[in-house]
Amino acid sequence: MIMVSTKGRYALRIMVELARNYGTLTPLKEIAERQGISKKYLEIIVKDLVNAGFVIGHSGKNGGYELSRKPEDYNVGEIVEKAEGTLSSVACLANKEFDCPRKNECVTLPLWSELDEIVYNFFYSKKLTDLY
Amino acid sequence: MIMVSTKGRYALRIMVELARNYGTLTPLKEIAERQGISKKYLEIIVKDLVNAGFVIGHSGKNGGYELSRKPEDYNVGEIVEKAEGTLSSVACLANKEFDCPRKNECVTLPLWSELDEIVYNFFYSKKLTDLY
DNA sequence: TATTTGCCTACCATTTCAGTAGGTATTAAA
DNA sequence: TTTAATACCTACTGAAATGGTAGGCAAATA
Repeated sequence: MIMVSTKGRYALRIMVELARNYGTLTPLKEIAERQGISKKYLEIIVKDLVNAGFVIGHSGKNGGYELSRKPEDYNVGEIVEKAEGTLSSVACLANKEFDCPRKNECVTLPLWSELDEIVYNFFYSKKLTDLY
Repeated sequence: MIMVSTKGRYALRIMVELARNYGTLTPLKEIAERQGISKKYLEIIVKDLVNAGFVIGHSGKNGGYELSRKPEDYNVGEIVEKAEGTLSSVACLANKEFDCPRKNECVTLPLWSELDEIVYNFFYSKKLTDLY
């Protein structure tokens, strides 16, 4: 029952790299080499981080990425949630607009709700700077 | 980041049905109708439960499935773990024999270990009979 | 102007997910 | 002894997610 894919995991590792280099621009090539991940694949992941407003990219020579906030102002939960799409652990709860017709009789739904809350609180109780 | 698929979810619902009918045999057809799930698909899932020794199947007319233990002796964790294959939430920790070469430098590994423990404890702290 | 960087579109192989289909074996009831 | 209901078995399948590659364009600086 894997829930955190490479997207969420690599996103966090990118963010930690940028946090450590806070104040300077870090090219993706550098992160890719240090983390042993293909640069092409990291491009896909960092795109989400740019769209979310977490990081800012600067093209051109001596360009690279930087955090848009101070490192201590990031929450692990928001990063994982953006990268993964949702923090929910079952399909029934993942998209809020889905209204399961069996929700009133389902004996397991309370279990999933409780799990979701625990997982959510776990991620949102951690700051990016707690990781390093 | 869905982690519990239909296998784990339906497995629990099957087990609750059998727990409620404890002392009698319940044919899969009945469970399928009551739960609104295809019988053919349930066959696949109940097979795992049979292999795990959780339930016993009886062929023939008036046959069906029954729990192999008393309802209160089942743990939610063991059921979900069998049905899903693992309770681990990241690939790095899912199969114990996999030894990640970056484990010593990985800044996120402690996070996944901690999450795994929380999820594990959550599931194993619940009994089947807590669900109904 | 050349080089380095981000950014964009498209493609792809593999695995997992969520089933379906069709049959055989077993057992109890009629 | 037949018939009906049940479990059990193998195989197949379409769709989506996963985990990437490939190739090029745009921007910015040395």
